[in-house]
Amino acid sequence: MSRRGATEFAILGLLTVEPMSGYDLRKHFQESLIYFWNESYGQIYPTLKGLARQGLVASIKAEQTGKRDRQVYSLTSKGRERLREWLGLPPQPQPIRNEFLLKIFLGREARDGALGDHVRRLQAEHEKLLAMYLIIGDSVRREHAKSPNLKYWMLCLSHGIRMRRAEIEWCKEALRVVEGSSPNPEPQEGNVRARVRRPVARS
Amino acid sequence: MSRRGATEFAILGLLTVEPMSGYDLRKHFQESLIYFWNESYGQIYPTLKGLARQGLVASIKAEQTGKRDRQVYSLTSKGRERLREWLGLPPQPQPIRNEFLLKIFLGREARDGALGDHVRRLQAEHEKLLAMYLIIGDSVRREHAKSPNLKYWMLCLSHGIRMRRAEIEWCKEALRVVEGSSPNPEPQEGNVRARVRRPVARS
DNA sequence: AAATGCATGTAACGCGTTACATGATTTT
DNA sequence: AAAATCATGTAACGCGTTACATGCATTT
Repeated sequence: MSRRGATEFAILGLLTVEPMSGYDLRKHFQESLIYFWNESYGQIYPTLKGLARQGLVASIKAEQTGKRDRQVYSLTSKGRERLREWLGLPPQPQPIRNEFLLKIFLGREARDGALGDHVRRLQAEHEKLLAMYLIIGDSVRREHAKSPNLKYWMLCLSHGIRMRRAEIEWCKEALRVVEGSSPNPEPQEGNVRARVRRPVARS
Repeated sequence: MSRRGATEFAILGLLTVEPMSGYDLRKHFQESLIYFWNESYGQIYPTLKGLARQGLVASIKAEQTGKRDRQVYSLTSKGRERLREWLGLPPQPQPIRNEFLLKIFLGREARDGALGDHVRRLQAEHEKLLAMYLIIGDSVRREHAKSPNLKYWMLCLSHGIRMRRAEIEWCKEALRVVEGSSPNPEPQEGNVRARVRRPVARS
């Protein structure tokens, strides 16, 4: 068993929703899971073959009138069982690498204004995502109102929303700090300290 | 230029603080940057050689009485210039992969109680980290009170603190949802909706 | 005497992305 | 006629971790 074979479980997992082709899987990753997961074709197609060889998924050659044939895969009961086992294991913490924070950490070496630009760009990005999540939330709630998946999917969205909001608040703080009156001065007037020790939000 | 050669810049960056050996670099990553960056020996040593070959760092064979010789590397002005250029480029968004959220997303397939265990474990983890960051914050503020790096380093910590707090709040929400009275029921009584649409915190 | 820490490195492996190859069908 | 979309796949490459190899010095 490979130490981080999460790819195969991501695929098995998506196939619990409905039988799909590799192409469909890719779309689902890009359109729905992109906030916390993604897979490329280079991963998906070989992995599907491997899963089929192990009997965890079954492939059906779906012949379509006119169009090229699709290879549609569906989860087998063995596959579902395998997935269930994996879901019971404590999630592995993902390796953390944040290029943005690395640049902040080294901010002292940056040219004047560079950090501010980065922060503003990041904040705009997070605000765009936040707006998107809220809209997606509404449509998911409507379209899957009766789905037993709903509460879990909404939890994922809620996570995204909370993270975006926290990031936006941090961006505001960061802007105050990197564009503060002082170009590279003594520590701010209690600013940083207060920020760090008090509860984060209150809108 | 490689598309994500952030490793070399992480190393150049740490060498702005002071000249270091590969061994020292590793320790710094593990002890200070671990929240947002890490490198293994397998990356550090070869990269250092590469950087030296390009004239971006200079190696000094520090002969020590008794102990084995250390290869200490220091940043050259060319290296500092290269770093500065990189700091000016917009940070690349890191590929997002969150095994935890993947399991939540597929929660419907999980055995009863599994998700709750995961969430509680995660919350405890985040609470431990939060406490740690607060302590580290105090000591950094004291020990580097006059360093021009202080404000940038505190910003990184502040980011960590905000993320930990947001994660903890989300964990509380998640526990309510996954351990709600209903085993796999109709959507909760407005619970999820309210959560998602209101401001996140109020402690 | 054994274990731990300092210190430097290499080799093998796995995961994942990117780019490439192919080709049909549908839309503009 | 060209461009976009559907659809499946492979090959090359890069990044990063893990495990291994070595050896001295210090602590237990």
